[in-house]
Amino acid sequence: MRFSKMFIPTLREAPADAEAISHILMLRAGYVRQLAAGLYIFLPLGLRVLGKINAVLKEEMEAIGAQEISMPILHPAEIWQQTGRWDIIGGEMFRLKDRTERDFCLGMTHEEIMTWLASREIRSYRDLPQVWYQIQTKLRDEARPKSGVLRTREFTMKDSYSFDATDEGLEKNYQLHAEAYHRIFNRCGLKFLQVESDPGMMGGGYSHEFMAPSPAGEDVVALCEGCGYSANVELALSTPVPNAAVDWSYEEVHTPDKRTVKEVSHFLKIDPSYFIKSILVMSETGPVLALVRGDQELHEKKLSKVIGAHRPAQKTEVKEILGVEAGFIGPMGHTLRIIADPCLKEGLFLTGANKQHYHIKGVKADRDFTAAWHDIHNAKAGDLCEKCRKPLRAEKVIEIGNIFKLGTKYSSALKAVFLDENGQEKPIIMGSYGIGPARIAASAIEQNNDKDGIIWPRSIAPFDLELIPLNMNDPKTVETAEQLYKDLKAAGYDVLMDDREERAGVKFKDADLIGIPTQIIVGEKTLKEGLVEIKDRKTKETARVKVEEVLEKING
RNA sequence: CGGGGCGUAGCGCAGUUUGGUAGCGCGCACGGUUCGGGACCGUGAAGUCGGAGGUUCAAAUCCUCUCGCCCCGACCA
Repeated sequence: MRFSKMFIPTLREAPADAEAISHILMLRAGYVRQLAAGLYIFLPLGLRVLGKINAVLKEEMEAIGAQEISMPILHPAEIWQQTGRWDIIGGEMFRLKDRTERDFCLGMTHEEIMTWLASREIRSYRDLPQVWYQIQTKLRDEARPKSGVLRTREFTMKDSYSFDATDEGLEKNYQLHAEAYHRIFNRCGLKFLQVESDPGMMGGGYSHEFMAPSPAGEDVVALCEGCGYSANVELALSTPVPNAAVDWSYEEVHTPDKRTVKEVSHFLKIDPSYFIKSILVMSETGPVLALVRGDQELHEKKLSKVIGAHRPAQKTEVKEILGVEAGFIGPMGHTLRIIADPCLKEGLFLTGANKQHYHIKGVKADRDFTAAWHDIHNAKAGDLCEKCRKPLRAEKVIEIGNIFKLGTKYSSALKAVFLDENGQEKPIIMGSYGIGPARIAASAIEQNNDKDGIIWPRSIAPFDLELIPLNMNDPKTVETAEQLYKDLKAAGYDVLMDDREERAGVKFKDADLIGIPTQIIVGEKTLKEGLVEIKDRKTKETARVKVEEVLEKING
């Protein structure tokens, strides 16, 4: 491809409303343009990158026996109503009516439609297993689109679905996908982690996420260097570092107007890790008191798993229910439901006295209060691994893929059943598996860039080589570049030749910004010695080679 | 949905406090000189100041409403 013929609108300055590095660089290097919040146009370079990624996805999916199909993105409401998600999912689903007022939605994922197809076509265990996939547009009315192409309202996803007769079959397809995902992300040049995750709305019981470490990430994972345990902090188990034992007797302490852990801690000169933080929340079945250690934070999602949907109590509710102002609450002497974090089980603590302006020192679990014990604190760096007791590390990550064991949630709802060897009717056992190509591209940029621009991993770069004739007015330069262009293309390389009538500096700057991994520089002076330069975008190392040896050098 | 910020030429911004002829840099067009890390000189085109309403002799500037975009949080197949 000739640069002069390709639409590559590079920008000298970054648009003001871009923050994430990948977002800034994709805009500056002419890969994407924004249409509206969460809606992006992929320009020629950007589309080439997606094409490369999709090619890897297809190869690896075919390699595990998945078959490509294509599903509509406009879905009749009935199917979503049958699985219940029409009502469960809120504003995130785009809904519309056709001219006869029939309800439709735009597909945010395709479990329903895939299962519908299976329900119509699969009859016997002999038809199983099946693995179907597509690379298809999804639409979600995101509450907050952000970070360029990392969180958008319209995006493509490689989604595959496995259909099995047995749990063993599902396990096999799940593992095959996990392995394929490892190959895919490795081939795309990403650093990534596989972590345990929360299945959330997908239902089913078991899932993993694939995460690319990056400061632009929205998720946080907890990692153990010791045993390799890794999980999304939404469900990561951890033990806060135990504090040294103290020898307190049960006594009331006067703490005038000291309400927060910080205030009381400062006032009494006692570390927050000796505090019990009591948080009143309102669940659907009534008020619940949640207890975490003073230096820990309550994790709403973990608590939800125990008590269901809930919200923090208002100040007036605290007063009404506990008879004391927030800030002086303690777990002693209440009859309401108490959920406590296990790190409070051992040792003596300080907590509110249920009396204005007083706290109590020397509170002991099971003696002074009773509670149901559940891990409800937010796992954080420095906590100890639940499995091996080594300190955990926390890392910000971009979710680039996920795999779910769905079980029979969708097949049961949509009556996707088969007859087994004994003529018994059974629901198909399903799994679903997603990867976001645009997130792979953005993650690759997040992980591979420098002050000059993008440094693409070879496998997903828009071109293999950028050929840069510096002076288009020098006939020898042009002649040499044209010959190299022909030869390299004939050898199977994707080559971008910067044939523009631009100064050398402009071409260098644009080449670095665009980030094609290898540059071949044809300069007037070096050419007089029969040489051109081959420059590595990442290391900036330059090798001078004879013109006739370029192909050999590139191949090597 | 809550909190914060920002909408002025294609991009980056100044001008708004204190109302009085709409500016700068980059980019773009043309001419010339340059030509290995975003050249220089000259000339020029380009803006409903996000939109609507109001106050005023006069509004980018003050008031009201509204739309959009970004960030933090909530939410998130």
